[in-house]
Amino acid sequence: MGRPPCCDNGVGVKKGPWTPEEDIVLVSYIQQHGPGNWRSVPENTGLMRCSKSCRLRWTNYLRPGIKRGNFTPHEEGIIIHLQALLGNKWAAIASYLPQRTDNDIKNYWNTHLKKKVKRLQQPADSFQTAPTSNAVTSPNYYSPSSSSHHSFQGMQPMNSYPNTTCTSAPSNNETATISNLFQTWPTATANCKITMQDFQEEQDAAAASIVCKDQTATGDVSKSSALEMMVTPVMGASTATFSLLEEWLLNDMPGQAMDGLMGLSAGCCADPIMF
DNA sequence: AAGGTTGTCAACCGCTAGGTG
DNA sequence: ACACCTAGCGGTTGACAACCT
Repeated sequence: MGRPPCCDNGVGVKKGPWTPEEDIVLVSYIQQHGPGNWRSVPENTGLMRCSKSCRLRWTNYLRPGIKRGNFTPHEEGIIIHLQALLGNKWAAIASYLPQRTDNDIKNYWNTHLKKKVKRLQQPADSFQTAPTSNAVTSPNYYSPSSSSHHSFQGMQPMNSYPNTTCTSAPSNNETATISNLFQTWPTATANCKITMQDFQEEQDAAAASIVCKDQTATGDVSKSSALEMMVTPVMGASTATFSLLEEWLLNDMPGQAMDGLMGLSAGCCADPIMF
């Protein structure tokens, strides 16, 4: 037998919007015990919520350091660019915007950016026959260089950010109360998920070998393929691989950075441990 | 002013990988 | 080795607000 069943399908489990009281109970508990072991949260707090709901509420709303409200052009640029590179890997994208949650980014993409990108691509599509499945390869792809080049300055993965702080003003008394509860909270970063690393780890050696095969077969590598190479899973390699990604994103001359990537990818095929 | 439409976003649902007993 | 659970992810839904007619 495995573990005892969780509360997820239990009777009397409350659903729907969280009340300020529930938020305070949850925050108080996590402040004392730290995030994690979500199963014990409803049991120990008396919250009539399932553990999953508690975790979600924490990660998407109550976690310290979360920035709410309008996205800056800087953040928009990062999201658009990374979405084109990574696809709908919201957690991976969120790792580059430590103050934003994956849910927030996903919502913002679906409600704002998707249309925005579509609009920007539309005029070109009318006379372009190139496939649009990989927007990066399209010369008409929304480019940070044309709208907000330096919006990418300073972009780096979350785990290299300094401690995050809550920059948004409390929207109401509840938020202020919860913020006060966290005045002694050590660091926000320590409690964030290192999802980019997770994403890297997801890409196993098989994926890398497929990409390398593609490369040798076609002699050409798209940016998305290059990204797959970059995310070859070698623990401790994330710094090197994503420094290149960042350089690539930061530069308006992808070809130059790509040269470096090509070199690395060749190395990765020959000996993945190299990077 | 009232009703309808559209936009926003918090929360839920379903699935998967990895962990545990 | 197996069955089951947890944590995490991406997609979807539904309530509410803002806007339009």
